[in-house]
Amino acid sequence: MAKKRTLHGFFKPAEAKRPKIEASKETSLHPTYPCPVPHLPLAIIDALAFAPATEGKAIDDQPDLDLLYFQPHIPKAVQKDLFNFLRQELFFYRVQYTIKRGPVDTQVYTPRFTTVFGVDETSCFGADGSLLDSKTQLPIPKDRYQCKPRPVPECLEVLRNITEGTTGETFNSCLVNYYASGNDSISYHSDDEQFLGPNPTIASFSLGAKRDFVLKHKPMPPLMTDSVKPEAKPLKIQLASGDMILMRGPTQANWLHSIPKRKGGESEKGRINITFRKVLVKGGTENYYRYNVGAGGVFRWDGTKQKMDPWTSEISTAV
DNA sequence: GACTATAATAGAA
DNA sequence: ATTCTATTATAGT
Repeated sequence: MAKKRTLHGFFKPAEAKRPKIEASKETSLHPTYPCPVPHLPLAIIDALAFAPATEGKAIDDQPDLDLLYFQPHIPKAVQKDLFNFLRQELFFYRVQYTIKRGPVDTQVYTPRFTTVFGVDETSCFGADGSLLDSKTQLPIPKDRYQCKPRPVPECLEVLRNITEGTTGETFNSCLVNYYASGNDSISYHSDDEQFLGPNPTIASFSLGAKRDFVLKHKPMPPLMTDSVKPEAKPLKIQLASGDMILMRGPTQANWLHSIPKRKGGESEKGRINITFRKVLVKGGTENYYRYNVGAGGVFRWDGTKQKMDPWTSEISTAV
């Protein structure tokens, strides 16, 4: 029955209801996944055909800096649905490890949720999901990896293909971070590992809450005089849902970046970050799986509690 | 502008 | 690629 229009309701424009997203019955499955990952709903795939939503804008007006900023890249119409889908359907880890702080070993609880997919250029996944040597296309030696590389699930594969299209680059690796609140962060670092090669291109998507992304030049050698030294000012970019920032060229070799802890406002809500990279050698695969999957338990989003919760397969299979 | 509370930043371990 | 502490910046009154 049609809803009665009150006088007030007549003048107020009808609420633009977002059509309900029809879940796909298809899933990505793999022995290394703790659970199946549903395929991206068709409505989301259709809307993603309009990506990039804007042209990338170059940010290269500082020494050794080469960014391309899509503000946004993901069309507005699907930002929320894509965020909700990925938070709901992906599985995450809260990796623990130890570092030496001065003389003492301290236990670190990575201040964000992480997960990783993909494998370096030396290997690839066959049609049956098994690992093959990239050159020979034959099964890899059993001892090539200590970790268990996971194929990129279809839902992220869609994004990867779009990203390759808009950047002209190729990627074989996908890292996903979930910052549950302003208390989650990543401190200053560069993605300058050897296993990415000398001038790696990294595509980084933001979904959900706005967070500050800050960059600063690495300390310069005190050789040149101030008069010759080009100045590099710290840079702060407020990343919003759907934004994509492409970092390329000399950026990683010369700049540090971080997502600092923040209080109040939107930072208290969840944010997903998805990065695509090209990992060249086996060592990179081992590194990423160690620091983004680790050995601990699985976390999944609990829509009722509105938080990430420890998860075991019994939870979903319990009668 | 001063005073206070809270947030952001920088340095050390 | 973290956390603690000290210092500095910012916002509110």
